[in-house]
Amino acid sequence: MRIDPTMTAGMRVRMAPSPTGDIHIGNARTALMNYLMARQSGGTFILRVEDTDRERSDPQKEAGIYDGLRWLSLDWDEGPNVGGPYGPYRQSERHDVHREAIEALLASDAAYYDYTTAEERAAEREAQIARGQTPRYSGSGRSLTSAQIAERQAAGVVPAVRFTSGSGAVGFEDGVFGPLETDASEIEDFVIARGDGTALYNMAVVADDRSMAITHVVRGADHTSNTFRQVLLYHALGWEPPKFAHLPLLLNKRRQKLSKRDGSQWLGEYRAQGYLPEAVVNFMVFLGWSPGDERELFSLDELVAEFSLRRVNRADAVYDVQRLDHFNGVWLRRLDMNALAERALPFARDGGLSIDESQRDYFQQALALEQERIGHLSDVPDMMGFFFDDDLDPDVELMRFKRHDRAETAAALATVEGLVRELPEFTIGAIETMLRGLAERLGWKTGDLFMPIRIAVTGRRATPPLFETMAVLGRERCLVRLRRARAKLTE
RNA sequence: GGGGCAUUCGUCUAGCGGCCUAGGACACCGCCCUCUCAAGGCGGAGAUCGCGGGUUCGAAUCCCGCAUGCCCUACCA
Repeated sequence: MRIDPTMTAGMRVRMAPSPTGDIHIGNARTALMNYLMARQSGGTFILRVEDTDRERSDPQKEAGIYDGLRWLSLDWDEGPNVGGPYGPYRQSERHDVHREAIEALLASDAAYYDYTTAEERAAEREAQIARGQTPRYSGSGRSLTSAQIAERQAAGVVPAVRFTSGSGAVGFEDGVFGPLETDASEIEDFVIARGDGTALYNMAVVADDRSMAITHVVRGADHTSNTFRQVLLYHALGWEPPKFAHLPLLLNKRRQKLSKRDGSQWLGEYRAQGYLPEAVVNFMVFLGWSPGDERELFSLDELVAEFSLRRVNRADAVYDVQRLDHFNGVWLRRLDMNALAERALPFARDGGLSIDESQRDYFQQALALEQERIGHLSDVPDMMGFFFDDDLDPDVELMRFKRHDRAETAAALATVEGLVRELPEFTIGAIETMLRGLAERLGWKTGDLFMPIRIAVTGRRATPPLFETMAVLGRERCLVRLRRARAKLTE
């Protein structure tokens, strides 16, 4: 039976990232789906920082995780920074919980101290390979005599603790993949505690999920094999395992697990590149899930209502940035002007546009013209620069002079300048009437007249519609720019 | 090597025995709209449903084998 979220009120789910300073897109997608399940069941979304690998962990870096989650609006109910009844929420602070489980396993003989040395294990491994066998820990540490053990203790060997995996069917019902099973004899006796007494991943996760009363473990499919080990641990401890569900992995275009070489994959980078969290959420959820009909646009709230593990795909998904770009464009166009301005302003300023409060309204009018053209918020400074550049120095060669030469063009611009100066009302409609009228009097195709004006006034060939753009720029800016362009043409 | 899982247009996916001469979306191409660029509309191309066997009146859908890919196989997580 698959997990049916609607039937399981109050589920406790968790996201358990390593504190790497930022969230990987794959983890973000896992977090999203956990969040959706918690919210739709009226349950609890827990954040537990898995920092037991001291080499790679840095408590300072937790902030990056919080930032990323907050950016996506994935608020958590319990975690290192907000506390909760099942703390602590940092794995490194849960040593006692881990230790208790390890001792229980040792006491019941389900686990044993392994006094073999790394050299011995390496030698055993090589011997197996030499014999053409598959290298695998044989459990040799289990059969050491007490004399041998005493000798090693004297020699200063610190033992790890290994779990006796035994044999027999081990399995679980996966919320996405259905029933999964293997034989415990396929699993070697794995280490659950280091020589220094600290727990390793599989042990820590089991002890933590249990003690935090996690009801549903939803994580990446790279953990399905680990789940067998964990189920073994639950059984040996006499605990009922939680429900498990594994999500298909995210692959790059070469069908490999996403890595640093594949470009942006950290949430912070998406944010910096001007992606909207709404778009990232919408994109991520479709990596593995679909509603079953042809709808494609979903907000977080809509997903809370619609998402179901039952509709999650089993095949790994190849990440395609073009699709993300598409969603970004759609969500950018859906934003109302105030919201868009709020999001775009920081990018505009970071990109060098000096926009003070008095220009806020002007910025918003200009932005309205650009809205349907923005692909990423980071494009804003470049595409809107001409609105704020009072020393705009257009490259008149962009005018190209296909049908009318430089002199003719200069003359036309002079006429435009005069008309602009005398126009009673500098409005879109008035500008259009004026310019279309001029094109007709001149006998020019509208495009042939409008493009030089566009270049003069904006410095670029691709802009929002000319009349609107001129109206927003205002009469004075247009006059100055028209004059400057004409001067450049005649110099 | 062993174990686990997967395999529908380039990509994300719909499909859960007949509605499929396989649907949608992105990307691509063309046309329309048009002052440029977009957006939008319309249309096109693109999948013998990994391959081979079965089961069945009928299979993308069920079964078996093979191939390929991915994950696990650390005193990493």
